[in-house]
Amino acid sequence: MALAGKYDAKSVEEKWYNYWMDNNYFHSEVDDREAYTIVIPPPNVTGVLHMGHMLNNTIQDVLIRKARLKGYNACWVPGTDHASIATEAKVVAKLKEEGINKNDLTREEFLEHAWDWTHKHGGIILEQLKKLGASCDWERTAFTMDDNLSASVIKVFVDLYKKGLIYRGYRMVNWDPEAKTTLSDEEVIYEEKQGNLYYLEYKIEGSDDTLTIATTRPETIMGDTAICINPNDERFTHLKGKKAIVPIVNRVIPIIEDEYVDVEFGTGCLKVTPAHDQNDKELGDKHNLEVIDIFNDDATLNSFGLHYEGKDRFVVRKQIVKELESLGVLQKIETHLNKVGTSERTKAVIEPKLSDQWFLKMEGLAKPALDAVLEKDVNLVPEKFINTYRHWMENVRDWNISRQLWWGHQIPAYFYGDGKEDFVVAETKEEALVLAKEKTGNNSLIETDLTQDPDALDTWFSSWLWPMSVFNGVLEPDNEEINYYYPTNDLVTAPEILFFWVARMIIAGYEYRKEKPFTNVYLTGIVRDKQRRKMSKSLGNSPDPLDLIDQYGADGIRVGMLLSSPAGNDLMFDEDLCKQGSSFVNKIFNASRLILGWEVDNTIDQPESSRVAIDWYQSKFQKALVELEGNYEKYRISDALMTTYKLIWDDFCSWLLEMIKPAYQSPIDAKTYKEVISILEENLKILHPFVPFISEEIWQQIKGRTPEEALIISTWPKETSINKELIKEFEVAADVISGIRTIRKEKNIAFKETIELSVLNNDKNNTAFDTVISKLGNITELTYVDEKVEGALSFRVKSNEYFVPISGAINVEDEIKKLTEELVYTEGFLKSVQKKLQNERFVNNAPEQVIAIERKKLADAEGKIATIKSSLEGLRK
RNA sequence: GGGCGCUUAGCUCAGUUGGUUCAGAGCACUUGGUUUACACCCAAGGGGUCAGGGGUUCGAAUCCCUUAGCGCCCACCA
Repeated sequence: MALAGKYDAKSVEEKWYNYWMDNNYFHSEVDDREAYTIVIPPPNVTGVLHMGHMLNNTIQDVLIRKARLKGYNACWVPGTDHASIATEAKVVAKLKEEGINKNDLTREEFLEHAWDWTHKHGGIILEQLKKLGASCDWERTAFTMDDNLSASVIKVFVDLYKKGLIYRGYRMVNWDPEAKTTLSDEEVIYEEKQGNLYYLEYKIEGSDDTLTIATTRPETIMGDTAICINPNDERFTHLKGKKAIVPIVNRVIPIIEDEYVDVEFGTGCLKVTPAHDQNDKELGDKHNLEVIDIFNDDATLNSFGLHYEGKDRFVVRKQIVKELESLGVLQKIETHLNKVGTSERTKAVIEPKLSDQWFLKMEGLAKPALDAVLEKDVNLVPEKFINTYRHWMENVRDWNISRQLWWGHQIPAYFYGDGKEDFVVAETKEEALVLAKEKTGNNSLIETDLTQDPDALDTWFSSWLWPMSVFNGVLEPDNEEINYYYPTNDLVTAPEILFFWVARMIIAGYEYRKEKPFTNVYLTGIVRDKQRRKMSKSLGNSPDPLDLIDQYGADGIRVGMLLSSPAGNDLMFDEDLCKQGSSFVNKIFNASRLILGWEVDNTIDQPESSRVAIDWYQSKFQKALVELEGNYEKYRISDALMTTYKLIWDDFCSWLLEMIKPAYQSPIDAKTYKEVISILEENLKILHPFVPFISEEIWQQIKGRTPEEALIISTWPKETSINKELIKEFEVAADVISGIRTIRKEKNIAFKETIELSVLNNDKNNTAFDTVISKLGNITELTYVDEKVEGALSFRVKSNEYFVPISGAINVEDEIKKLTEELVYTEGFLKSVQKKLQNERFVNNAPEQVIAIERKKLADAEGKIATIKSSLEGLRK
């Protein structure tokens, strides 16, 4: 059957995706086969597809399709993440547009809006993934706030609390004054910013002395509770035991001594504000200092800010500098580069803040997760991330898991009083009541006496359970599915969330299943534009993936993304690569169109050239297959694609098809046809993971197939023997054909014009491809001769010499010039080989093999020089 | 400040234990081609002191030292 003239990616892709869905090929059930499982890194439920997802999911789909063809029970679990802070921020913003303030809503009302939003925008991203060809088991689509997954989170929280690993702590946390919530360290981005260093004069109590401190945050003097000097700093010996007076507030504060103070920096005097700086907090704890928090939750000043009360911290900074100046205590201002932490989500400048939060003790939990990676039980690809991972795990700090948000899993802690310890932790309110009665001995407590902690859990506290919870492995640890699919095989994700997510999944895996969650972690790079800028919505440098699919087809984009994405390296995205991808698809289509358009004639025999060509290609295919396997094993997906790309484009299209192609409008013999169809089918199998749509399309065009015979569920090519000799011989033949083409080009001999070729065969080998040479060189007669052919153009391949007699005079001068150049080069080469072989130390030290090679080079070069010289003599006669 | 990594053709990158195939691939480029599958094509070409310097070795892109540039992670001296 002949194919239509133009490949229409859009309709083909839609057709086959529907077909695959209708036939349920993506769905996996527990069976006797070995499982191959991937859980998707769940995108934000209300997110839209960006280039990072495209890369990520293309790789996952390649792996899962390959596994499916390899006969595994392939299961790719899709789903979405509730993304607590990101989603809540979006909902708050949307409500604001409608004139609704979150603070005016009850928790229940707000959550209703959030769920509305989720239902409206949720899952869009999953629909987009379908366009890319993602073969996820959609029946298993999970959401981190599904009942089972939520229950898993609560169960784990209660369990960890019972184990004593979760505790409540009054700690310095990263406070986002915009979202009014705490952030984990990982959600804070530090950026270098040009700031100022203000030198302020403090009076010494009971004297006219002053001391000068340097600070970047003059507004925090309201919270100063000490001045700290280094006890070894002789400049300040006279201040020991004295007290200082804070300007404006006129509070008397002690001068303490601690070696923490850097003598070199600023003035060597440090003001201590325990409420607003981590280091100051530590100093405060050590020296028993008072803690004065001067900020409200939105980072405006509270009553400790005196006349600045209610004003924003940055406004106050400007104003207080003026006031200090007018008081004459501002000595000078220096510019100073320092790093400012900002919220990943809201971009607000983070305020260190002391507050009551829930923490998870990490040290003990991290140990098995660290060992798993170090012992390669879990493989990070590329390995360079092992160091990063180890460094983090060895210095892991307790995880602040509470967030002052509503969207998410509410912390299952119930307060029955105002005391710090007046709470119990339980999965339900009923259980909590029982516990509370036990704890207090007060049997008259009723449910309404209990107030659940309003905070929600950090998003990652649910996603760290993902590989288990999607198979319900937390609630029912011994269910059939979790036992079958877990541990999963490969995880494909971005290195940015190695700690947020990957490390924590490994931790959870060992804690709850005594087993890793996955064997391999493939870390992709960041997708950047040509100028190496990260692709982001805010920069507007990210193309819309769906537009790209429209333009180049999903197959084309997949190839484009994979062409340049070695693991762990950033991907410099360039639309030209997608163009290359769609060209490749077009090439596959046209080659298939050629084959399927041939008319078959049972009565003609297979030409020798076709026989040898097919033999050769089969070996070439096998060689590529072995290479491919190696590439996949090392997760070198780009290389795997390139191996396939070159095999199909160069070997299959440019060589094989040209070699077996019948003359125009002539039929092809049945044997060759049958063999080339079979070859095409094998090609489609290895192409399928990269270009699933076009490959299925051609596969189905070859002949009618039942649903059981679809390409997507066929079997990966079997490995057979490789005829290396044949491959080598072909390389020589290809050189000969090249030589002929060069002569044709130089002498302007059109391909249609036949020529003769005489061969002076010195080693009597390499004759297998003579018929091929004749065909591709359009040679009427290929003859072997015993001596040079006079008056013919010549070229050399290995030690053989080839002659093409041409009508008309040969330009003797040109020939001499060409031969002379070749001679000079070869003699130079010979000399270098001789030199090497004359070097005794080389001959004595190098392995025999290496020396043998050099000897062979020497002999070849000498032979070649001889033929060139005799040719030159002939020409000069 | 501490740690890790990178620097190979115009671009994006391979180069496994030093020695066949080591200076490669794809794209881009140049030149030719209305050869009837494909101009999203075919064919033939050009192009790199392997960041600089030094060393080890018979032999270095590959090992060691050093300089410069870049990137990432961690800690955050007010």
